[in-house]
Amino acid sequence: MTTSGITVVRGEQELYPWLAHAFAHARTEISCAVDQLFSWVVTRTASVPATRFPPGVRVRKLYRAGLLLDPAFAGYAHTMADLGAEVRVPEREVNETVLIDRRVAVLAGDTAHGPRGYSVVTVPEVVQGIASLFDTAWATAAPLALWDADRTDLRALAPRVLEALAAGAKDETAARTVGLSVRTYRRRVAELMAALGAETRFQAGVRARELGLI
Amino acid sequence: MTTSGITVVRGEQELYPWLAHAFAHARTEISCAVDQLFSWVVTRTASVPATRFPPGVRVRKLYRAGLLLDPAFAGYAHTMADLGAEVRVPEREVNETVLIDRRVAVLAGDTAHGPRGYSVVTVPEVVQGIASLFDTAWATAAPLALWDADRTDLRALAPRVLEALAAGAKDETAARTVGLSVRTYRRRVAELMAALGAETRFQAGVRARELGLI
DNA sequence: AGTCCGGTGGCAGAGTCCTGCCAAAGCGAG
DNA sequence: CTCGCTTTGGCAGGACTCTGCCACCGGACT
Repeated sequence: MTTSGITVVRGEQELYPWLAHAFAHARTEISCAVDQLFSWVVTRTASVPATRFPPGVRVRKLYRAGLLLDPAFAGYAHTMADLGAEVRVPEREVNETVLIDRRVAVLAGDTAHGPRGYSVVTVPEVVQGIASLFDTAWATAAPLALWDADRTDLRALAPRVLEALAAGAKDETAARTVGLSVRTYRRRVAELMAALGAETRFQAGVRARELGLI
Repeated sequence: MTTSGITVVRGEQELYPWLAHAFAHARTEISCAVDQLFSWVVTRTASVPATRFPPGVRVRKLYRAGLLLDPAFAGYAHTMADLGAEVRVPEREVNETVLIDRRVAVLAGDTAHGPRGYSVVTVPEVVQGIASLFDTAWATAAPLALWDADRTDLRALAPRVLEALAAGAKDETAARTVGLSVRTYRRRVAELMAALGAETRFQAGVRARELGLI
């Protein structure tokens, strides 16, 4: 791995140790956008510090809404908040991104072809551009506390609703098994779709699956 | 890895070299059930022999219908057939399975928690039971040639239909972009759902995603 | 020519899903 | 208890999806 320019890393084996080191030595800022459950699972060991983040370092986390429907991830998000991180939830989905001290940026590629590619960028202009994009996403995102204030019930029901949906059940029977009226069940589904940023149920299925909620 | 009993292997790194070796030394039979695009991508290097399978070895492949909607995979399936493998398509989805010489069975676990677990079984009774289950699945499955005889058009359209669905488009607009009438577009979606074994569009979304078609 | 046949597209009716509206029920504050 | 707020569930109407039916078209075969 070089120390300037752009380096592409394939797969996580190489990236994560390096990331852990970078996290540990950050001086002013760590900003992350997390988009998929998978990357969190892999990252957690590297990115959960034992103690609070040092006061000089601003830690910002952007967690895609759908992810917080996973109870375990929601717990993780709150742990991060407790440790001193600012956690926000963007409206739209965001590309997986890591920013450190406004000097290094890591962008994740798609997972379509083999191991995921990660571009590590140290070119100042590019990093600045990425940082600015991150900032706008950050600005329009809602603080965690605000976001999940009125979604506690949804989070409680989401797993069962998702299960029913994934089973291919009709609303009628699904509502009965979940123990809701059809009207309320559909309300939950609508909220779920909103949280997943989906406009059709097909899309919701795709999103739910790619977030690992099913 | 032991030579008898049941061994659980986590992740593919350890399994695939071993599998390749086992494939190369099979004496009478290699039977595989493939359920997910992912495992194929990882396996292909190990399991595509340069030449035809040796005549004494019966090679049976059970490929989940949805997988064949992926053009690359369909090509792979035909390559296998050309090399002398019997390829069939089951009605229902099957658990990822490998059987070698009726003496060793490999069963894949779920991918939910971290790296996928693979159980390598050499207990004769268990292997026999697994083999018998495989045989029934095999018996009810349709030969590849028969299956995709009348599905060539679907395979050609599937990517674009899936794309439209994933974009959250309504049938009206989706049909127009794909260049079909609404009626025919819905026919395609219905066929797609049948191929994916889905009863609702949500389910189809989940399946399509987990097969890596989106 | 005629006939058959697979695919297409329109139409209709049924089934399913979505959502605004409103009354009823729960629930905490005053 | 009463008020106000939130959630629930029923209802209705509309939007969307699904599918059977049938007419139409183009190609193959006799």
